[in-house]
Amino acid sequence: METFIIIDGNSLINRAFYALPPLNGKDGTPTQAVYGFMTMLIKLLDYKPSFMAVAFDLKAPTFRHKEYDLYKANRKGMPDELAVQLPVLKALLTTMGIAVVEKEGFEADDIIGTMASKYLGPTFIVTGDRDSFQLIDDTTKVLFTKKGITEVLELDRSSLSELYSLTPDKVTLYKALAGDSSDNIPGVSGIGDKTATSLAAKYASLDALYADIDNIAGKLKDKLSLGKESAYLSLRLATIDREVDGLPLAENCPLVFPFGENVRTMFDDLGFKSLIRRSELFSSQAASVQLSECETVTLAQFEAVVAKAKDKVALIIDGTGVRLSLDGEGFFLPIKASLLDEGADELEAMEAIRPLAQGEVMKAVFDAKTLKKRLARYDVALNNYFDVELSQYLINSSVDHGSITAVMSEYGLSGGTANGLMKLYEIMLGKLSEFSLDELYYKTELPLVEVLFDMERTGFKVDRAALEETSARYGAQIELLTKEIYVFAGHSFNINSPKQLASVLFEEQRIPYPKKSKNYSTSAEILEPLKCFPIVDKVLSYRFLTKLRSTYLEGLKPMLDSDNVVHTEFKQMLTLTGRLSSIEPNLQNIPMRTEEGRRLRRLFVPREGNVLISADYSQIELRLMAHLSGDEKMVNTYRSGGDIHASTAAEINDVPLDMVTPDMRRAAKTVNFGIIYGMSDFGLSESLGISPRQASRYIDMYFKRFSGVKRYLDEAIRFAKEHGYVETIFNRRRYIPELKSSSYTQRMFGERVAMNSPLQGSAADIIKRAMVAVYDRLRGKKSKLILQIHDELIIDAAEDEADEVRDLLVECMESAASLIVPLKVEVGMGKSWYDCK
DNA sequence: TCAATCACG
DNA sequence: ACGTACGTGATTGAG
Repeated sequence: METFIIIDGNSLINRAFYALPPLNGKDGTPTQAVYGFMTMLIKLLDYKPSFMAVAFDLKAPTFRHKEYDLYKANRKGMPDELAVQLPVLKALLTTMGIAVVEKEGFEADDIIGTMASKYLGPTFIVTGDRDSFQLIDDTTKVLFTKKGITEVLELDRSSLSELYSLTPDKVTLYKALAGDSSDNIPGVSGIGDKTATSLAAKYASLDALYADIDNIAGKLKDKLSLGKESAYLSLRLATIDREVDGLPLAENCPLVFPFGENVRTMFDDLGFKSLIRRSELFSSQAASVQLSECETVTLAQFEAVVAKAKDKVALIIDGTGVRLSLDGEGFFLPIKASLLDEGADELEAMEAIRPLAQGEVMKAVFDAKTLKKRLARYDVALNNYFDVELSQYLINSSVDHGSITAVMSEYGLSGGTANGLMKLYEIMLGKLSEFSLDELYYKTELPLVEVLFDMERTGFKVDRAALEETSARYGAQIELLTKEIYVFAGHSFNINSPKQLASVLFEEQRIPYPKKSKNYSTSAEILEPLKCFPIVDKVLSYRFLTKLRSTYLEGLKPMLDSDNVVHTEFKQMLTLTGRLSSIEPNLQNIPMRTEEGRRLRRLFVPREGNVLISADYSQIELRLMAHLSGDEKMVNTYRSGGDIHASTAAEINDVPLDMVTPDMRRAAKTVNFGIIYGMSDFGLSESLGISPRQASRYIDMYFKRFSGVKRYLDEAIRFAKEHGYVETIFNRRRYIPELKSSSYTQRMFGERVAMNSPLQGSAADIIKRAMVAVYDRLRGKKSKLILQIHDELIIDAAEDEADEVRDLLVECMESAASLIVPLKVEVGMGKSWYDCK
């Protein structure tokens, strides 16, 4: 007989929603409930159903007002994140060809009751609602969802009586008496599970029970008499209607499986990667990559394969060996880890690769910079490559691109390494042009791989002796401070522990905590105003010195190579905005803002006979704001070489330019930062130390005077809300799913991101273009680009090239983009980084 | 592993 | 009524 499965849609989507952590689809809408529902549904396919339907509640609205319905829905406990997923689920089911059944005025239960009763073959009801137990009969079973979404309990007559001591026809009687708080069925007050079960066993119906009421003993009789009305109400509520008119027959709800290509597409949009990977679910085989065809080869065979490569290959080298995809075929050359292993020696393998790596054949690779480093150990270069990971980062910086498998699943593919990588390469070519990212990729990001590789390899020279000396000096000072702090405290403790420090300062020493009693913070922001307490002053000095010593002196020491050079690693595919990041060590946060800290830059020196040249963009993000917004005042200021902070001060204080005081200019500078960050009155008030009210007045005045800026920022948010992303002047995208969040805080964050990312990202695009240009111009010279700090480039320049290199550096940076305002670069040279001012 | 803190643009 | 400026990384203590 053919099996029919009918699902309680509301019950299941609820379960799924609460069982899973939040997930989001491509456009940011929450999807975890739909995902959980699908996982469940796919599990049900094990029952090999011929017919399937999903029933939903559709109650008649009590009031006409929409607000009231929403209020009701919320009170019922359906959060917005879940509510928005209901239509998504229904649309998906429809696409899958699964019947969605609903009828105004009826609950899913009634639809299920009717359809299950009418279908005479084997039937499974899937729900988390116990009411459904009354529908169990010889052909109908309930699949009761337990905790989570994966476990179901299969209930038929016998297991129902075993577990609940009930027969299906007594379920309503039981509920009439015991009630069900989760379903708002009151039952009879004072009667619980035990009593209800025994009464349900004894009586055929509620009528029979009340007919026999006089034969029931004392207290129970009173309870039953008192609760009679409630019992009958409960009975009505618990009884499922099996006579709903106008519903489809199960036979008219055939399940078509496997699913079609359009279902795969919908899964893709919803971000259901793990489901897309399950190729057995889909009828089309087109998207699965043949990867079984990977032949393990000997060194000699591998060399023969390499010799055949003409047009393009995909190349992967990892710890286990070398993988190659060529003309749809996969080859694997194992590299032996020990002398006993099978396979080639690593050196031999690299030699075998050399002609391919250095030759004209296009190599699709994954993370080219890492591969270049690996090859470089054997003095093998890599030319003519396409970095699949890098292209995926440009297409969407916020999804996982850390492995070939991760990227493959992003495109609904599963399977093999080298052949899979080749497939991805072809996909990426299309995607780059689809997103207009060809120029950014081919002219900037891809060439930058080589630039960064060279910068990392070159490194930054450190004055080791001075480092040791400074560290020792700091050590002595720290020791002294530690002792003094212990004396003030009256005992020793771990000053580095915020917890211990807070207890010493705010409890033992009774230093008044300046904020409304929350968790104690010992941040500089809090401690700074308390410097009049000597112990606090000492603690601040201690913090400052230990920070510098442990991070920039002791932390740096073990990273020096035998020539006292540090080789930072630049992460090119990490940030959401397009900036680089620098790690191990981070050379992008060497102290600058305080003179004491800045002196550490004396430790960073040029190589023998060289000089350092540093050039930084002046206010590049504000200039980009002028460019992108076209704001008349801003553009004029930059075109005429004016002082933007002073002119901002004049505007927001409504005074002539020559009446602007240094304080006014300082405040205006902060306001300008605020503009770049997507300011809030709160944020501005915090950083200016004024009231949010006053800050809000500044902001209003700013937007009044710089109305072009206001217009632009509003438009950025509008665009982001419409398209789900923002982009830079070179089309780099950042998706902003936070804009669709149900959380106000998250949405506001999304808006700030929409305002900030085009600025920060465009600045990143521009300096990257400058780096590629500079690297190009330095070819054949001794001078080397060694560091980028977001808006600054540092070159370790040969003395005899210094002036020429300085000029070309400035020229490359200033011409890296043509904006409607000039790009200005400030440059300095010196015998240490500190001296480049 | 996470939070707190603080270094940079 | 609530939580709030953008993007990063390293060190430390505590679970």
